[in-house]
Amino acid sequence: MKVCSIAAPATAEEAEAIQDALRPRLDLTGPGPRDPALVAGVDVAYADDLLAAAVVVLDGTTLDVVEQVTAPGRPAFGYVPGLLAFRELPSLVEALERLTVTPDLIVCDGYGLAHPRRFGLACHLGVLTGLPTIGVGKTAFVGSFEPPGRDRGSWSDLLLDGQVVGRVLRTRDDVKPVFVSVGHRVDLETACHDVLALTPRHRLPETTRAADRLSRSALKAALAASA
DNA sequence: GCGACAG
DNA sequence: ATCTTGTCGC
Repeated sequence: MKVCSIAAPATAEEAEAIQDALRPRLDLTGPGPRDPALVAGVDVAYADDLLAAAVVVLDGTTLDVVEQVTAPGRPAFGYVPGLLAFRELPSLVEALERLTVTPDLIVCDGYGLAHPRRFGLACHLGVLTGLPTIGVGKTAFVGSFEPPGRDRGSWSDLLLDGQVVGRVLRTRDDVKPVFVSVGHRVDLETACHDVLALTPRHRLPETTRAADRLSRSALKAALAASA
Protein backbone atom coordinates (compact mmCIF):
# COMPACT_ATOMS: atom_id res chain seq x y z
CA MET A 1 0.00 0.00 0.00
CA LYS A 2 1.03 3.62 -0.54
CA VAL A 3 1.84 5.69 2.56
CA CYS A 4 3.00 9.31 2.85
CA SER A 5 6.48 9.56 4.36
CA ILE A 6 6.96 11.26 7.68
CA ALA A 7 8.87 14.53 8.03
CA ALA A 8 12.30 14.36 9.70
CA PRO A 9 12.50 17.22 12.20
CA ALA A 10 15.90 18.19 13.62
CA THR A 11 14.60 19.52 16.93
CA ALA A 12 11.75 18.98 19.34
CA GLU A 13 10.38 22.41 18.46
CA GLU A 14 10.21 21.46 14.79
CA ALA A 15 8.56 18.18 15.64
CA GLU A 16 5.87 19.91 17.69
CA ALA A 17 5.24 22.36 14.87
CA ILE A 18 4.71 19.45 12.47
CA GLN A 19 2.16 17.91 14.82
CA ASP A 20 0.30 21.22 15.06
CA ALA A 21 0.33 21.57 11.28
CA LEU A 22 -1.05 18.06 10.67
CA ARG A 23 -3.68 18.04 13.40
CA PRO A 24 -6.27 19.84 11.23
CA ARG A 25 -6.14 16.92 8.78
CA LEU A 26 -7.59 14.55 11.36
CA ASP A 27 -11.02 13.12 10.62
CA LEU A 28 -12.81 12.61 13.93
CA THR A 29 -16.22 12.17 12.33
CA GLY A 30 -16.58 8.43 12.80
CA PRO A 31 -18.10 6.05 13.32
CA GLY A 32 -15.39 4.04 11.57
CA PRO A 33 -15.14 0.29 10.99
CA ARG A 34 -17.06 -1.90 13.44
CA ASP A 35 -15.79 -5.48 13.26
CA PRO A 36 -13.33 -4.73 10.41
CA ALA A 37 -12.49 -7.58 8.02
CA LEU A 38 -8.75 -6.87 8.12
CA VAL A 39 -7.00 -5.42 11.15
CA ALA A 40 -3.33 -4.48 11.30
CA GLY A 41 -1.14 -4.32 14.37
CA VAL A 42 2.11 -2.33 14.37
CA ASP A 43 5.06 -2.36 16.76
CA VAL A 44 8.78 -1.60 16.99
CA ALA A 45 11.53 -3.41 18.95
CA TYR A 46 14.86 -1.83 19.87
CA ALA A 47 18.42 -2.90 20.67
CA ASP A 48 21.24 -0.38 20.96
CA ASP A 49 20.99 1.80 17.86
CA LEU A 50 19.09 -0.73 15.81
CA LEU A 51 15.37 -1.31 15.57
CA ALA A 52 12.88 -3.48 13.73
CA ALA A 53 9.40 -2.34 12.74
CA ALA A 54 6.68 -4.93 12.19
CA VAL A 55 3.17 -4.98 10.78
CA VAL A 56 0.84 -7.95 11.08
CA VAL A 57 -2.54 -8.08 9.36
CA LEU A 58 -5.15 -10.35 10.92
CA ASP A 59 -8.51 -11.56 9.75
CA GLY A 60 -10.83 -9.59 11.99
CA THR A 61 -13.13 -12.54 12.52
CA THR A 62 -10.83 -15.53 12.95
CA LEU A 63 -7.81 -13.50 14.11
CA ASP A 64 -5.67 -15.59 11.76
CA VAL A 65 -2.59 -13.98 10.25
CA VAL A 66 -3.21 -12.78 6.69
CA GLU A 67 0.10 -11.04 6.01
CA GLN A 68 3.15 -9.81 7.90
CA VAL A 69 6.03 -7.53 6.93
CA THR A 70 9.06 -6.02 8.70
CA ALA A 71 11.58 -3.24 8.17
CA PRO A 72 14.91 -2.96 10.01
CA GLY A 73 16.26 0.51 10.68
CA ARG A 74 17.75 3.05 13.07
CA PRO A 75 15.81 5.21 15.53
CA ALA A 76 15.08 8.44 13.63
CA PHE A 77 14.65 10.54 16.77
CA GLY A 78 15.44 10.27 20.47
CA TYR A 79 12.69 9.14 22.80
CA VAL A 80 10.82 12.23 23.90
CA PRO A 81 7.41 11.77 25.55
CA GLY A 82 4.93 13.32 23.15
CA LEU A 83 7.17 12.87 20.10
CA LEU A 84 7.24 9.09 19.86
CA ALA A 85 5.96 9.14 16.27
CA PHE A 86 9.15 10.70 14.96
CA ARG A 87 11.14 7.85 16.42
CA GLU A 88 9.04 4.94 15.18
CA LEU A 89 7.11 6.03 12.11
CA PRO A 90 9.90 6.19 9.51
CA SER A 91 10.51 2.43 9.74
CA LEU A 92 6.85 1.65 10.31
CA VAL A 93 5.90 3.49 7.12
CA GLU A 94 8.56 1.53 5.26
CA ALA A 95 7.08 -1.73 6.48
CA LEU A 96 3.51 -0.67 5.65
CA GLU A 97 4.48 0.08 2.07
CA ARG A 98 5.48 -3.55 1.63
CA LEU A 99 1.95 -4.65 2.47
CA THR A 100 0.02 -6.13 -0.44
CA VAL A 101 -3.35 -5.89 1.33
CA THR A 102 -4.99 -2.78 2.74
CA PRO A 103 -6.22 -3.11 6.33
CA ASP A 104 -9.58 -1.64 7.36
CA LEU A 105 -8.16 -0.59 10.71
CA ILE A 106 -4.69 -0.12 12.20
CA VAL A 107 -4.15 -0.68 15.93
CA CYS A 108 -1.16 1.24 17.28
CA ASP A 109 0.97 0.78 20.38
CA GLY A 110 0.52 4.00 22.32
CA TYR A 111 -1.84 6.93 22.16
CA GLY A 112 -3.88 8.86 19.63
CA LEU A 113 -5.95 11.90 20.62
CA ALA A 114 -4.98 11.47 24.27
CA HIS A 115 -1.83 13.48 23.77
CA PRO A 116 -0.46 16.85 24.95
CA ARG A 117 -1.15 18.39 21.52
CA ARG A 118 -3.94 15.95 20.61
CA PHE A 119 -1.77 14.28 17.99
CA GLY A 120 -0.24 11.05 19.24
CA LEU A 121 1.31 8.26 17.17
CA ALA A 122 -2.07 6.80 16.15
CA CYS A 123 -3.28 10.16 14.80
CA HIS A 124 -0.05 10.70 12.91
CA LEU A 125 -0.14 7.27 11.30
CA GLY A 126 -3.78 7.79 10.40
CA VAL A 127 -3.00 11.00 8.52
CA LEU A 128 -0.04 9.40 6.72
CA THR A 129 -1.99 6.30 5.61
CA GLY A 130 -5.43 7.82 5.29
CA LEU A 131 -6.74 4.71 7.07
CA PRO A 132 -8.76 4.38 10.28
CA THR A 133 -6.40 4.10 13.28
CA ILE A 134 -6.70 3.73 17.04
CA GLY A 135 -4.18 3.78 19.86
CA VAL A 136 -4.01 1.22 22.65
CA GLY A 137 -1.59 2.13 25.44
CA LYS A 138 -0.39 -0.18 28.20
CA THR A 139 0.43 2.52 30.75
CA ALA A 140 -0.82 5.99 31.67
CA PHE A 141 0.55 8.92 29.72
CA VAL A 142 -1.72 11.94 29.87
CA GLY A 143 -5.15 12.51 31.37
CA SER A 144 -6.82 11.66 34.65
CA PHE A 145 -9.27 8.85 35.33
CA GLU A 146 -11.08 6.77 37.89
CA PRO A 147 -10.39 3.04 37.92
CA PRO A 148 -12.99 1.22 35.76
CA GLY A 149 -15.11 -1.62 37.17
CA ARG A 150 -13.41 -4.99 37.58
CA ASP A 151 -15.31 -6.79 34.83
CA ARG A 152 -14.12 -7.09 31.24
CA GLY A 153 -15.85 -4.41 29.20
CA SER A 154 -15.97 -1.90 32.07
CA TRP A 155 -14.48 1.48 31.30
CA SER A 156 -14.04 5.03 32.53
CA ASP A 157 -13.36 8.36 30.86
CA LEU A 158 -9.81 9.52 30.29
CA LEU A 159 -10.00 13.29 30.86
CA LEU A 160 -7.58 15.97 29.77
CA ASP A 161 -8.30 19.68 30.23
CA GLY A 162 -11.94 18.86 30.96
CA GLN A 163 -12.34 16.91 27.72
CA VAL A 164 -12.83 13.19 27.12
CA VAL A 165 -9.77 12.14 25.13
CA GLY A 166 -10.00 8.39 25.58
CA ARG A 167 -11.18 5.49 27.71
CA VAL A 168 -9.53 3.32 30.32
CA LEU A 169 -10.88 -0.06 29.25
CA ARG A 170 -10.84 -3.36 31.12
CA THR A 171 -10.21 -6.14 28.59
CA ARG A 172 -10.04 -8.99 31.14
CA ASP A 173 -11.70 -9.48 34.52
CA ASP A 174 -9.51 -8.18 37.36
CA VAL A 175 -6.60 -7.35 35.08
CA LYS A 176 -4.94 -3.98 34.64
CA PRO A 177 -6.89 -1.95 32.06
CA VAL A 178 -5.58 -0.50 28.76
CA PHE A 179 -5.80 3.09 27.52
CA VAL A 180 -7.79 3.48 24.32
CA SER A 181 -7.88 6.65 22.26
CA VAL A 182 -8.90 7.30 18.67
CA GLY A 183 -6.42 8.10 15.95
CA HIS A 184 -8.18 8.86 12.66
CA ARG A 185 -11.59 8.13 11.10
CA VAL A 186 -12.90 6.13 14.09
CA ASP A 187 -14.96 7.21 17.09
CA LEU A 188 -14.20 6.17 20.65
CA GLU A 189 -17.22 3.90 21.01
CA THR A 190 -16.26 1.92 17.90
CA ALA A 191 -12.61 1.85 18.92
CA CYS A 192 -13.46 0.23 22.25
CA HIS A 193 -15.81 -2.25 20.62
CA ASP A 194 -13.06 -3.30 18.23
CA VAL A 195 -10.49 -3.58 21.03
CA LEU A 196 -12.80 -5.92 22.93
CA ALA A 197 -13.22 -8.03 19.79
CA LEU A 198 -9.44 -8.28 19.58
CA THR A 199 -9.02 -9.33 23.20
CA PRO A 200 -10.95 -12.61 23.54
CA ARG A 201 -8.37 -14.00 25.98
CA HIS A 202 -5.52 -11.60 26.65
CA ARG A 203 -5.19 -8.09 28.04
CA LEU A 204 -3.62 -6.74 24.85
CA PRO A 205 -5.16 -6.96 21.36
CA GLU A 206 -4.05 -9.97 19.29
CA THR A 207 -2.79 -7.46 16.73
CA THR A 208 -0.31 -5.85 19.10
CA ARG A 209 0.74 -9.23 20.51
CA ALA A 210 1.46 -10.52 17.01
CA ALA A 211 3.30 -7.35 15.96
CA ASP A 212 5.33 -7.39 19.19
CA ARG A 213 6.50 -10.96 18.60
CA LEU A 214 7.31 -10.29 14.97
CA SER A 215 9.27 -7.10 15.71
CA ARG A 216 11.37 -8.93 18.29
CA SER A 217 12.25 -11.79 15.99
CA ALA A 218 13.00 -9.36 13.15
CA LEU A 219 15.28 -7.46 15.51
CA LYS A 220 17.17 -10.65 16.34
CA ALA A 221 17.63 -11.30 12.64
CA ALA A 222 18.88 -7.74 12.09
CA LEU A 223 21.34 -8.08 14.97
CA ALA A 224 22.65 -11.37 13.61
CA ALA A 225 23.04 -9.84 10.14
CA SER A 226 24.98 -6.84 11.44
CA ALA A 227 27.36 -9.03 13.44
C1' DG B 1 10.46 25.64 40.47
C1' DC B 2 9.84 20.34 40.59
C1' DG B 3 8.30 16.05 39.08
C1' DA B 4 5.98 13.07 35.66
C1' DC B 5 6.15 11.37 31.19
C1' DA B 6 3.20 6.46 25.22
C1' DG B 7 7.56 3.27 23.57
C1' DA C 1 11.77 0.19 24.98
C1' DT C 2 15.32 -2.93 27.59
C1' DC C 3 17.96 -5.37 31.63
C1' DT C 4 16.15 -10.12 34.41
C1' DT C 5 14.46 -15.55 38.40
C1' DG C 6 11.29 -17.54 40.13
C1' DT C 7 6.53 -18.07 40.78
C1' DC C 8 1.29 -18.07 40.80
C1' DG C 9 -2.57 -19.49 37.97
C1' DC C 10 -5.45 -20.89 33.90
